[in-house]
Amino acid sequence: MQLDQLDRLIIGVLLEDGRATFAQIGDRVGLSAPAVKRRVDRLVSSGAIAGFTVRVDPSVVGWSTEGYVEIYCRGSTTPGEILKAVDKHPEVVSASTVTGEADAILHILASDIRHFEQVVERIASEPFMVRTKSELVLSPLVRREQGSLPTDIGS
Amino acid sequence: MQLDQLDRLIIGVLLEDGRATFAQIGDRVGLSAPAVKRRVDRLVSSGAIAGFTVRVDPSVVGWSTEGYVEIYCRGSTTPGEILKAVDKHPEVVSASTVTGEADAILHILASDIRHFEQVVERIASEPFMVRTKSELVLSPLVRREQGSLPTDIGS
DNA sequence: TTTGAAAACAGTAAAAC
DNA sequence: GTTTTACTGTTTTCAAA
Repeated sequence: MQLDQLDRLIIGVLLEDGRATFAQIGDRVGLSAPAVKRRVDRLVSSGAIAGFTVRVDPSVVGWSTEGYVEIYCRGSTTPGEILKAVDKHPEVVSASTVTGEADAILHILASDIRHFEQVVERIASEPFMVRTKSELVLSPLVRREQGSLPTDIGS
Repeated sequence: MQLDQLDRLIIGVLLEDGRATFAQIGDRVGLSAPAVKRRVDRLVSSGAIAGFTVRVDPSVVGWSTEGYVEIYCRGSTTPGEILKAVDKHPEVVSASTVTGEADAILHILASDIRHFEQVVERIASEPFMVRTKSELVLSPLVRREQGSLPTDIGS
């Protein structure tokens, strides 16, 4: 889907406050509430907006252990196989294939170190896995997970 | 702040749908709308809920280049110094000090490779920096950034 | 303390243009 | 795209568990 400037402005406002009313958004982007609603509905149904959530500090809610795991796979492994293997674990909050030595990097949230180890072991036991390299998070410094838009439209 | 089971259930619903009405949340957790509102207000003012946002695919909105950057610092570098250096870049969506060889790992969103390189170079030019190691994302496989709660309460 | 019910208020959604 | 209007959700008050 193609976004115009107004769509980008609306998304910018919603990134800051996902519960902003259509009238509040309209005030900031120069549109009436119904016009904003129609655009938001269109952005949601087209998939440009995947959904709405709440921002919660993982540790507050019980995810007190966090880490990044680089995975190294057999040469023949496809991204689809990696996806299938990691997607079944809710503890894997993100996974991407990457350039460099590793084939993919996973971001994992667990309730404690034992839990973290269990998840990594279950992933490491996949047939295509060669080895894993874990880096446990000591202290989270920045956690924005997308706070703004390129060129800072929308702030 | 201490969360009870109802707070956790409410957060679980809001993680799935950050724009759920108080009545909808109430139906799922067994509370009236005003009771839910009071709890959500308390969770927000206590900071347990940091805010509400929209889930957007970064590439849809113009962040088409993504990568992880491991940074290696002088032995005397504090987490505070790293935070100060990376927090000024809106492209850094997360940063954490980690175990292992690297001192910290950054997650960066940029509009293109040139932009990505500029951000890494600006960070690499900090006085305490020894070296950086970048891994560019090829394909994002999983992007949940926190979809559930430990023990899967709230689903 | 925290909850539920009711009422006043504000926002949403579907018409109209 | 805006305006209007009926409807739904929010927010406050107050009484009760």
